[in-house]
Formats: sequence, structure tokens, C-alpha cells
Amino acid sequence: MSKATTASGLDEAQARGLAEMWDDEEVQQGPASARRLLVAAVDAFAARGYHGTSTRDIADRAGLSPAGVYVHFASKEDLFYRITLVGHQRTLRNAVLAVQAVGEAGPAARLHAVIAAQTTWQARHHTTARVVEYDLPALSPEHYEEVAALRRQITALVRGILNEGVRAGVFDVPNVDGTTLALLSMVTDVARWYPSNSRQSPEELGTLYADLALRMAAPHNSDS
Amino acid sequence: MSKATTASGLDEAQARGLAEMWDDEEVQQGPASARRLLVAAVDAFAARGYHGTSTRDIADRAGLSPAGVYVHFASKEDLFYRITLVGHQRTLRNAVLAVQAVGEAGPAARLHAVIAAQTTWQARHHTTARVVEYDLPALSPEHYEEVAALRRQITALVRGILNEGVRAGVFDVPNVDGTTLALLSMVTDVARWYPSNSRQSPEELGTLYADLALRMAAPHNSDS
DNA sequence: CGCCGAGCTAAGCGCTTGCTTACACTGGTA
DNA sequence: TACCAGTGTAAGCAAGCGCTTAGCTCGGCG
Repeated sequence: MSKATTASGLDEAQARGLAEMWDDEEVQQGPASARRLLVAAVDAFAARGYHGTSTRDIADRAGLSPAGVYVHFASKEDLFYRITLVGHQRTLRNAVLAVQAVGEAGPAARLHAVIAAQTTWQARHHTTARVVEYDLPALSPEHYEEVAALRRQITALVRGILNEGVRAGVFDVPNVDGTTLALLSMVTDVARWYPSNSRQSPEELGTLYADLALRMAAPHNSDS
Repeated sequence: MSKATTASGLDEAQARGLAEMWDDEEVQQGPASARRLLVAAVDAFAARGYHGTSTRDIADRAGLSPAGVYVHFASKEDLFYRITLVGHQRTLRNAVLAVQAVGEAGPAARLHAVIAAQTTWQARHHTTARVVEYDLPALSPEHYEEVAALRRQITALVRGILNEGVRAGVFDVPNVDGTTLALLSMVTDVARWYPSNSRQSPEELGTLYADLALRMAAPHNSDS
């Protein structure tokens, strides 16, 4: 219990600002070693998966002894949980900000903005995104549910835009739920292969995928 | 060496026909325990990943002692390699057969056929597909390269159809390579979430995704 | 009958795993 | 001065890992 409290010493406000994405300036008063451990863990998990990575791997990369991990985190799962939680919070925020930025410009502009932003994000942060997207079953059931709730918010955001466009008559989407899933699949999967199969920048890829999303949603010739 | 030969006793012709997909009748003369091990390994790898699965897990599920695995396979990696190899061979064959089935009907029909077939495949065989798509870095470099070559053939098949359609003037695809990647991402990712986020049958999903693919490739109103 | 190879297991080897314990050092505060 | 919370390590425990060894059973064949 006392160990758990110590290990949780990084509270959410502190954990929120850590390096790759985990490198920005925001709320970053936690100990430097804790941040190095998070970065080390992201790299290791991305390369070999949660179960393929040992706590000694992570400690080595962070320049600590094996026991050093447990000064800052209660367990390997705790370390992984904090990464996935922060990663999902940031991804969701990225999507929300992108939609807000276009204001009341209409469903097409909103769809383009959110798909471009999320695709760019997955490409730019592909190391973190890989961890955050593909190893979730390694989380405890409670932690998994917490992260799944954030994922549902992202899904709901996209589905809402499609519904809005259909209602306004500017989209033709026979199956909104299925199309939402397809759009998110296209975006999510970028983290799996980027950058090995593409020489495009994250922004170029974002624009391309956003254009494809509009084609998927737009009214087209062959019906009526 | 003698053990390796014994363990390789399942040659490629034998390994080709085993249960889920690994249940069909084709060329199935290998020992029943070897097939049970493959099925057990697919289930275990799909649930917990390659590194999260122990050889004892697999042996238990197949009703064998831990040592029983090594009667039929040289190593855990060998078992995994055979699954990924057969899985990729079947996936590729599924795509090729789908394209052949529509004959000379033109690029749109071919694109629709291949995307529908592959999406349906990923949904129907989502357990195997999950193993085959998401744990490839666990393969040895040589085995990885062998499997990657099969993946490139699938990519080339789709890209070829897009190029064909552009040349024939029936598709408008500004970025063929990027669009190919997006299409395959959309299809591949089905294995990650199916069936938990959808109540649609594999065939319904295949039709939906194929329709979306045609929208992505078709000429549309807003240019010219 | 005797022999052989295929299939299988009990036991266990050497190593790695996640994590704990006991202890040391440091800088700040009383 | 004494103390203490925060940060770190050396050593090691119990359990689990991939895999091997030695030996068993059993059906088929001379």
C-alpha cells in the first residue's frame, strides 16, 4: 500500500506531459527517471510487445537497475497502463481539437479535419500508437475498460459527423456504423506499417486519407 | 538435425490442410496431434500473442504433455512460422481465386471482388488472421522475409487492379500506392476487432467494404 | 516370436521472469 | 546536529520459460 502510493507518485497531471509526445512542456514536474522509464517502455513495447519486453529491458534502456522501475511504478502493468491511458487521452484530444478548429464549417470539413488529424497523429507518433493500439488485451480488465471508454468516444465523434452529414443531405452513407469502423480501421492501421511502406510525410498521408474519407461519404453518380 | 527432420515431418503439402481454416479436407494425412497443436497454438497466440503464450499453454490445449510439442515441431517459432506461412498462402489464394472468378469483367468488378473476398476472409477467420497479421516480428528474419514476400504479392494484386482501372479511365485515383495501403489497412484491421463491434456477417461486411472501395476509386463529381 | 520406428511422457536443466528486501546515499529541514 | 523523505542499488526469491533426455507403449512386419 505504501509502496503503491509511492509508485503512484506520478499523478495524472504529471503523467500527462511526457516524452516523443512524451517530450512536450506541459505539466512536466515529475522526476526525470520516471519520464525516461516511460520513453524506454514505449520503445521496448513497440518493438517486442508487452509480453516480449522484460522489466530489465526497460530499466536498461532508462539507465537504471532492474529494481529502479519499482521506485516509480507499482508494476509492469502499471507502467503499461499509464502509457495507454495518456496515449488515448492525447489521441482523443487531438481529434476533438481538430474538429473544433474548423468551427461550423459543415460535416464535410469536419470529417476531413478529423481524419487528417488522426492519420497525421498515428504516423507522427507511430511508436506510441503501436503500443497503444495493439497490446490492449495485456491490460487488467478494469484498466482495459477505462481505455475502451476513451476509444468509444473517438468512435462516437466520427460516427456523429457521418450522421450529421447524412441528416444534412451532404453525405450518402448507407451504413454509418460500418463506415465508421472502416474509417477508423484505415486510420488506426497506419501505426502498424508507418513509415516502412511509404515515403510520405505524416501530413501528406493525413490529407490523402481525409480525401479518401470524403469519397467514401460523398453522394456519387451511380445511384439514382 | 535428426530431431529437426522428425519435427519437420509435416511437410508443406501436409501442413497446407489443417483446422478453423485448418479443418478442411484437403491433403490432411498428418498425425491428428499435429493438427490439434496447430489449432491450439492459433487460439493461444490469438488470445495472448506469441510472447504471451507458453509451449505449456499450447500443449495443454492440445491435450499433450509439454514435451509433446517437440515431437511434431522443432520449436515454438517453427510452430508459429507454419501457422503464418499457411495463413498467408491461403489468404493470397483466396484473393487470386476471387479475382479469377470474375474473369474479364473489368477493374471495378475485380476490385469489388477482391476487397469483398478478403474482408469476408478476415472476418470469417479472424482468429487465425489476428495471429497472422499482428505478430510477424516474432518470426526469425528468414521466415519473416518469406512471409513478407507473400504479403507483397497481395499488395501487388490490389495495386495492379487500381492501375488497370486508372489506365482504362474507369478509376480516378491520384495516389495509387497510398490508396492501396489504405484499402489493405481497412481490410486487415477487421481481424483486430471482428466480431466484437459488429453484428454483420462476414459476407455483409465484405459487400460493405467492397462498396466503400469502389467509392474510393471511382471518378466523382467534385473534380473537373 | 523379436525388433523397429512413431508417438508420447516424467523429470528436469539452465535460464529468465516480475518483483521484493535490505541497505546506502543525497539534499533539505528542524 | 539529527533526521527524514526521495531516489537508487545489490542480491536474490519463487515461479515460469523453452527445450532435452531417457525411457515407455504400441502396432506392424520379418
